[in-house]
Amino acid sequence: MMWRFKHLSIMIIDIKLGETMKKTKPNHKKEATHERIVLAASKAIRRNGYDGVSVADIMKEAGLTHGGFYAHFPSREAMLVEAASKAGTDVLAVLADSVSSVPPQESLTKLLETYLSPSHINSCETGCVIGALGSETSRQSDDIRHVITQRVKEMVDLVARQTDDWGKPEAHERALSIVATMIGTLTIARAVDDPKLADAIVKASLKSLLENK
Amino acid sequence: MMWRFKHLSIMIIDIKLGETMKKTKPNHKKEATHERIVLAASKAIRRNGYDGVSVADIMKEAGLTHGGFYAHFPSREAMLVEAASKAGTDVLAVLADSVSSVPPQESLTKLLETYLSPSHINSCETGCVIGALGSETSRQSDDIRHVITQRVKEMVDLVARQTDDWGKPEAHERALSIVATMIGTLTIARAVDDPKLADAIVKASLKSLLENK
DNA sequence: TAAAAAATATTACGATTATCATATTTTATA
DNA sequence: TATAAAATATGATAATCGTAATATTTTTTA
Repeated sequence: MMWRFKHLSIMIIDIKLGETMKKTKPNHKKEATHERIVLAASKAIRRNGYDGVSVADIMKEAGLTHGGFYAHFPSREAMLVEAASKAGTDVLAVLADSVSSVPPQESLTKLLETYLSPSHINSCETGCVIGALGSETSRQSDDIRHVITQRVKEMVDLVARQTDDWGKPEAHERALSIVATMIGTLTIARAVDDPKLADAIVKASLKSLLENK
Repeated sequence: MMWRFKHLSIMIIDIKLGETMKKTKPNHKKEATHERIVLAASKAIRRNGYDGVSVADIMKEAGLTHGGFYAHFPSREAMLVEAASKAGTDVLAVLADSVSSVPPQESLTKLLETYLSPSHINSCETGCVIGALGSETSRQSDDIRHVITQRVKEMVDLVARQTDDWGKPEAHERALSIVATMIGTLTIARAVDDPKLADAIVKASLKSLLENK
């Protein structure tokens, strides 16, 4: 019994080493395809919601047919987790990039104006994943909620770093409420059918956020 | 032109009176059933999303079988509009009621604490419809977006009425950003899987909202 | 209580979807 | 270039869902 377990264990190690080594040379195409699918999915879920896209839709958007999907992911659900995670990462990169182009004392203003710009409000599929999927996330799997939670924390940190008293506990607390206002404003501005109301909410939130330091 | 408008006005009154009178005698049961279905749907969509409930689910929740549905609504979509509208109305009534029980100078605090209470955060299906369905609403039909827009406006008015300078334009502007923060905070608090983070966001938003008058 | 009308239930259809087995094509190795 | 292996495509299955036609039950009227 013992011996058979040991033997099995050695076999598994062999297989794993074999796979790891192979990755350096070939497998190149499969990885690229995998990422293409995740990218397509990260846009699709922000445009249509977690429930609003079929496996076939996403594969078509990635230029593939639906059947090959399960060579890349164990399930639709596993792909959604990767897509949500990537969507969050990409948006944080855009925001971090925008603040890096201005002097430190203007960086919070720049960040808020970028986030609440008409361009961001109107481009759901490449925008903030929490703004696009916020209310749906509470009903998703533990895995999805977990990756979204990570991105929320990263976003709060990014905002805190742009405040005057960065490092103090107040900065973090302040950043939490700023992020809440940013996401709420984006969500409402997209939801309502009255452009004047949408505009008024954006302007009011921007003013309030910039007034209170 | 004038006359035709007056005439039209009278006709509408007539029709309304006729309907109102009929209500007292027959049609009683059907209307009650209709409302029971709408109530079930208003809870179901807040719990599972616009796309997360089938006609059969809702009918079962209302104690009926799915086939009779089309005797009450021309389509699933038409029912969603009624459900979203009712959900918004009901929540506004709860909030208006909560502020009516305290003296005017405490009413904004009371409203915010009610909205951001653990009890509201944990009871999605009876809570704020925009908090529950905010990000999904931008992808819904014009009719749904329109009723949600009405409710947003009503909520902004309700908040504005609790501020010190109610009546001045600043009050309305201030109310817009308060509502954005309220909804963003609720959305994030429900989405994340880390109770400490959820709690920290709620506390930070409450503090910020109450500090700035 | 019998007939008419209204409300609800049963059953079915066509469309969509996640998943998977198998076939074909493309790429890598010898 | 021929063969092995990897990547992708084709086609099928079972489940779910909105809708609707028809049947049954309940309520109202005479």
